[in-house]
Amino acid sequence: MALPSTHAGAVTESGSKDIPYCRKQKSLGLLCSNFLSLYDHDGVESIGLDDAASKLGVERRRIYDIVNVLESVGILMRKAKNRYTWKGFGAIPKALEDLKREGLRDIVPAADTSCSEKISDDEEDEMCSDMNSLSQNDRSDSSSVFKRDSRKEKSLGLLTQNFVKLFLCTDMDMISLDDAAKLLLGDGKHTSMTTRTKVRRLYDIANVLSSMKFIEKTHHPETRKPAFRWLGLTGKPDNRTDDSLILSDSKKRIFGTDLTNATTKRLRMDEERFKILKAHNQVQVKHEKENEDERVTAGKSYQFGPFAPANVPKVGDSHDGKGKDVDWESLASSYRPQYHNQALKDLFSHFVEAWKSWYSEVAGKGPIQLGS
DNA sequence: TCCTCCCGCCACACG
DNA sequence: CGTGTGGCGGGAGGA
Repeated sequence: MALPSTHAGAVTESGSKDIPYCRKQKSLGLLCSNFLSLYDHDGVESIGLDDAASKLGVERRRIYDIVNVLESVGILMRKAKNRYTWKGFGAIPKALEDLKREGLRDIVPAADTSCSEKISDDEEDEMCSDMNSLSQNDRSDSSSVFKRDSRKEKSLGLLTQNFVKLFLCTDMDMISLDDAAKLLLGDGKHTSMTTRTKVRRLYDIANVLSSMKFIEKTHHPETRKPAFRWLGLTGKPDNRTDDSLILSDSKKRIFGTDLTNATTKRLRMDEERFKILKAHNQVQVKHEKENEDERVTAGKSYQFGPFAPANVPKVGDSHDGKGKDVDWESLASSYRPQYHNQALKDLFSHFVEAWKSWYSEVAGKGPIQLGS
């Protein structure tokens, strides 16, 4: 035991002695970016964890972290031991839609029918019930009252999904990790330690999601407290002014000033409201008509936002559709070259490609193969 | 100092 | 019992 094992740097090969140690270079976010750029290519459909670990020069443990959150967002799918299937960015819209539907259903008991009885489900989070089949289903747990799935209900993947659901199903558009942790911890039966641990995990998740531009770090107005804002995908196409999922003009969303009604509306989510929300330990469900979109129309109702760099061409190459309501302007304004890292720069051009192919497919409104 | 969050020990889940 | 997974939290880097 003991054995300090001064694993100080001493990386190994690449006989470069410089770069003693830089924490930034080891971040999950960067690793995620590298992972994505490494595997998002034609022909890639199977990913081996060992392969990824060695290629990315990290320990396997870290790969698990990345893979788990990527899977929870639909980009990957576990196929077998040591093996994942690459689903690609095109799978994201569907995955998020499912999450949103799931979240709304889970949080809001019986819509707004009668029965105002709030069904505070026994334990807490216990969704993830893939009613949409998918493959083999677990042994149905009829007596799911005490779902002691132990391990799984604390997984990074589930945490990621719940975290994302907070953005998709709530009318909060800015959440601090601390609040998210408390919210996701379910009923107030948590010590400061459990919260700390949860927050640590959320940091990990946030880093990965940030690297994919699903969320962005900001500061809560007034409080100055760091928080994250969702800017992943836009929501329903025909939604009235209100829609916290839309990222249009999100960049210029500043507090203190009386902007438009829409903006003000979003900001009403103040501490007071949040306090109440926490007090009831019940998330305010986003008040949208919830038209129950039965049709899949997966990608159609979503569009990638922040992935594109400022000067990206109109995607559809020569296609140049006319009815596309892509908010390129906001995308352009939301993009900012904050990366001084060559790898990330590379990654961006890479994203654009993947994105373009995906989008053209959706825009073409042609045969969108979904599911398998 | 406080905020971030990487590292890797070691428990748990199979086969 | 060996191997693949991946919770978990100490404690070091960063602002």
